[in-house]
Amino acid sequence: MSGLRARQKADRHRRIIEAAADLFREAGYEGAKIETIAAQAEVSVGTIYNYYQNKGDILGAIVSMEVNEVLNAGRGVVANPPANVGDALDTLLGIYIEHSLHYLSKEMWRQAMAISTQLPDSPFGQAYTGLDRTLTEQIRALIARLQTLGLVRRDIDGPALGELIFNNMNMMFIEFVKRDEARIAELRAAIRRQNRILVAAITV
Amino acid sequence: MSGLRARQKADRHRRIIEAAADLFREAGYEGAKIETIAAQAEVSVGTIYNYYQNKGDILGAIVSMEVNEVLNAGRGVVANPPANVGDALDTLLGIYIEHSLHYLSKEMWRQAMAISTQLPDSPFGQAYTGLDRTLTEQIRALIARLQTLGLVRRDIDGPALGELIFNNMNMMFIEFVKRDEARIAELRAAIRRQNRILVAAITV
DNA sequence: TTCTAAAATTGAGTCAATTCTGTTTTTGTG
DNA sequence: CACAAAAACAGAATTGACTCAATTTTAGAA
Repeated sequence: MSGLRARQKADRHRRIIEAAADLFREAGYEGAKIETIAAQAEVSVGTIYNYYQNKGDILGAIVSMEVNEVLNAGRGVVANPPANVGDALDTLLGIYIEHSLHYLSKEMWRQAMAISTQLPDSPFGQAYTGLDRTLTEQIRALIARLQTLGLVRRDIDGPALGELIFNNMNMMFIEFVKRDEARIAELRAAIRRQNRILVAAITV
Repeated sequence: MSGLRARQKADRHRRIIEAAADLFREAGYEGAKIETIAAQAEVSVGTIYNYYQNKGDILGAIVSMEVNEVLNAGRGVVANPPANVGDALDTLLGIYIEHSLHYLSKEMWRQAMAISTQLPDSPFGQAYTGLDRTLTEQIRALIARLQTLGLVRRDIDGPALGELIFNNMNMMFIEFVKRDEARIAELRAAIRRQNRILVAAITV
């Protein structure tokens, strides 16, 4: 069962993703035609739809790789957070934000976010929701860690706080990708300013 | 200049919006074909595109009416807030949330939100961003009012706090419309729980 | 009233995502 | 080594949003 067929399958998946990633970068998501992706990946249009339910799912596969890298990078911070609540939050969220435009352009993010709300039940829609939840969990883990370290008050509702912080960052990030001229430094500064209110409230 | 031509124009606008609203409700946004909207509004396809740049803008017009009603309803709360910070916030955000599904189905919200991130520079994209900003301003106005009334500490960064509260509510609302089975009561309860952290920090 | 320029309308045509159906390739069995 | 069933592929056909050139309607001047 896992002979030629499986190998060809994996290879075609890879070729499609590579072709799509290249074209999304060059021509933008809308500008990249399925026909062109198919040609570049040396498969037919029909085959692409055999591998992915729709164009959005191809982008979804790329976004998922990016977010998983970010999650990985975040683990280090949770394990060893700066000894100051404000800095700890800023460091973790900073990793998310600084990483975000490595492989994905703002236009790709806009499309990905749009698709995830438009089709929440498509494979990518569900995956994206899952990634958001995992990011939220990572922030919650950081808070729990800071509580253990005695830097954050024990009586704080950690899960609710984590979700609040994630939701705010995510919304700020959405506005950020919506404006091409918005800068990462400004985004981080705005989020720091908002979190300052929370930090003051939760620090021991 | 404001004779027959202007009257016909207004009338056609109305007919298009009514036809679209009916069909969006019946068949969903994707299910409603421009051709069908045109037929029901008794205009041609071309005419629709003379009035709206794209399908999303039609939905946008409907969403804008809804949000403007919500903003109106919110004015009363800002002018006369409950004498308790938690209740004041809950009342204002409650109005937003309870109103939200009056005219728009969750599917319509999903589409509207998706379009506003996908095409932030389209007429509707810009309008939607403007509406979000206005809602944020209203929350900020409430906070300022509560500060004036001596219920919220003066040294709190009101604008940042208002944005934080709005962003969190908005993100929670997005997740809410993404899940058809999600209930309004649960949404409100979750937001209250999150805001409790803030309320504790800002109350005099 | 008649005429002309500007504004608006029309619907057939274009374009790109997605679907569908017939064909080819792979697999496992006798 | 055949061969039948299952899986995957190909690309033509379909679909629906959006465009555009030709036609019709309105406004306002003579």
